[in-house]
Amino acid sequence: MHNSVALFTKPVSKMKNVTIRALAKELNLSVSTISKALRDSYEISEETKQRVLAVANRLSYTPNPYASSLRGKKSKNIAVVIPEIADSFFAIAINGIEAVVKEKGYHVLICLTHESFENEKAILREFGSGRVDGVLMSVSSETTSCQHITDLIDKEVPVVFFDRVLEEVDTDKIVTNDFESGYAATRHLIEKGCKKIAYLAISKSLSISNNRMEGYKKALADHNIRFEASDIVLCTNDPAYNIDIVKALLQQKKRPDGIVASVEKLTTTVYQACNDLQIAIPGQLRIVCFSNLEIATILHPSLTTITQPAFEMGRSAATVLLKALDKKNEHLPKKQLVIPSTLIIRGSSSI
Amino acid sequence: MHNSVALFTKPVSKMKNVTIRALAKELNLSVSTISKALRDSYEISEETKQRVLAVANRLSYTPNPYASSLRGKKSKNIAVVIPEIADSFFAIAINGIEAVVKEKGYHVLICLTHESFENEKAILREFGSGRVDGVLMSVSSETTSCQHITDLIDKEVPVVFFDRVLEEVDTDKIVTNDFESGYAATRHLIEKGCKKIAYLAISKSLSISNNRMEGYKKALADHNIRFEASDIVLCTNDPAYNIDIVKALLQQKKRPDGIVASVEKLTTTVYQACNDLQIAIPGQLRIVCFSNLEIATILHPSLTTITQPAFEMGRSAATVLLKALDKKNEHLPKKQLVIPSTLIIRGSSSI
DNA sequence: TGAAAATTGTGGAACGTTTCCCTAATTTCG
DNA sequence: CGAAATTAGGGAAACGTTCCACAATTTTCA
Repeated sequence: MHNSVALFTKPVSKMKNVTIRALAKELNLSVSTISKALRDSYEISEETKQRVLAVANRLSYTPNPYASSLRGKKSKNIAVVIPEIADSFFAIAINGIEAVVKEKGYHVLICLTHESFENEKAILREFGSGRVDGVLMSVSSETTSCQHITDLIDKEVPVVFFDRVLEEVDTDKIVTNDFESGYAATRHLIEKGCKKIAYLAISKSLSISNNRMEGYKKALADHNIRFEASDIVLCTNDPAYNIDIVKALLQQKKRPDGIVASVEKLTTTVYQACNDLQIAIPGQLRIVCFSNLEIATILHPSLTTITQPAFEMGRSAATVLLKALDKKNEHLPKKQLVIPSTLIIRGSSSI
Repeated sequence: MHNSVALFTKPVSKMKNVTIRALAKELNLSVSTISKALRDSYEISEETKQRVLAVANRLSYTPNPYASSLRGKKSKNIAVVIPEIADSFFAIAINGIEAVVKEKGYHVLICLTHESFENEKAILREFGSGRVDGVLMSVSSETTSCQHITDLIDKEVPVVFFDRVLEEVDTDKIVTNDFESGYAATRHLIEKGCKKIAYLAISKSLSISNNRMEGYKKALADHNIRFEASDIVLCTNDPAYNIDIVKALLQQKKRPDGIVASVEKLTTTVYQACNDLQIAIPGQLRIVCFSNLEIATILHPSLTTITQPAFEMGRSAATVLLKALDKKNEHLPKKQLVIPSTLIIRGSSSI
């Protein structure tokens, strides 16, 4: 069973479960020696290491991840908990995350909350027992409390927020400059002559939505434009409903001449509404949208965007998490990292 | 340690590792009884089950997934191996997959090949040792051989293809009607009066690209239009390069009056090229693109698409995989499921 | 009434690694 | 030269769960 004759009669590909024990028998060494050799321990001679490695390769040994995890309390999995995946920002952020973690041999578990607080809680609860070593997350639009998150952190599972954070949780956060971006978008519209600017929000509680809105308000104030509560429009998860809301907004007697849309998915809504209502962009309405859509350039008119550094945010978040996993012993101070977004001016806001 | 006094002095949230053994001590029952009670075994009385459940809840016990996996050879993880994630088709397909598998308590591991064959091999190799129970995959554009996949299947890890398949592997496949869609797209352009139609491909080997192309060729033949090899343009992964290729195509003396673009990411390229070259769509060039972009409707002109049933394909693939995992004993016959795409006619091809 | 069957539970061996603690042989060095 | 240190490796106990093989009690029913 463990010599070359057996190998000959039984094709390698059909051999189930090449374990450390199998290698040990093959080499006439002890299990612990094999284990140490594979982990490059100083207790094993160079020669033995080579022999072990050779046989391991020949039998295409791959360590059983569950045995390792059970023993070592390390799963080599990290979770990415996000509201949805069909959104450029998150898709690109995942690319950034993946680039970093696969370097270190970690795997990425994707968990979708679909903007539901209940889902989010259920997902995190499951992570209490070691399925993942750490969590990267952007909270759902319904999330206002943080018990479920602090519970997880208490169980020594590090959590790093990116983009949508919960201020009150003391952990690492990677965000973009939402306030400044909201300000920049609004100021840009004002400079282009807008007198009445609407802000499309998607949540009353979300940090990003509120920070962007505060920037918007500040820009109005700084330019002596009176803020009107009715210019803040709360959109939903339902595109069909959103389009009705936006149309209603644009059909008021005194309708806005500028719009700041706080998330990518509102792009279609706004353009569609303008199309339906025959409103000219930017002639009658100027638009800036927070968006990472590559396709912004070929919209008609091309879309002025606040483009978030999605890839870098994902990469940074992953880097910070891996660092936390590394030296878990010494609890380093938590910090917030801000990576700035860029205002890219295109046709929807100017000429 | 195991009575209520201890609980009182030591807050629950700080208690590390609530194991089955801890529950056993707390309840004065054996470990195996607890295990069976939690799994709702018929060998345990209703009353005992209730008691166990109550304590498990109170101590917020969550089973250690690694112990279960090690013992039971089941990880409750499935892998989704895809070329990229910043693509509507894959993003939506993941939604479909997730909807199905989370129902059954499985988790989704996302693995990106970035269209590289080497990456794909490395990823599948790792799965040989049980990290995942099954694999859902769409092969990279470089993949032409299947050894790495059959190796995995030989190790009893079921693999289900979706969208981009390898015909020669005997396993379940979920595809869309690529040939017919290519045919329909091309026929539509012909009916609109196109005389010279170009086909933009992204791989010489990919099943989807070739099947769509065969449909294109057949449509030409059926309508007595001579096929010219120079009308097939092979695009790459590099957008900047692609735009040069497409521009070159459109600057020929005898330039095409129709384009069938075989994948979503070529949309931007084509529109951009037309924009730069001042070519009117659909006046001078009619376009059909294989795409799931929600934003197709607000392009200018709106984009005629072949829209794939991304969500359904993901859902079906996951369903088939879970079925294979269920009754792994009896090897059921492998089949191919075809879910049709839809031609949605919009402004880029008509009027 | 008494043996078989059902009910409800217990003990302990796996699963494959890792690591703490040994041992035996060899080397070092005062 | 002899004690200590170094080198190379082995034994066995975890990690937390599941499940097979029993055991003790109660019920069934011919």
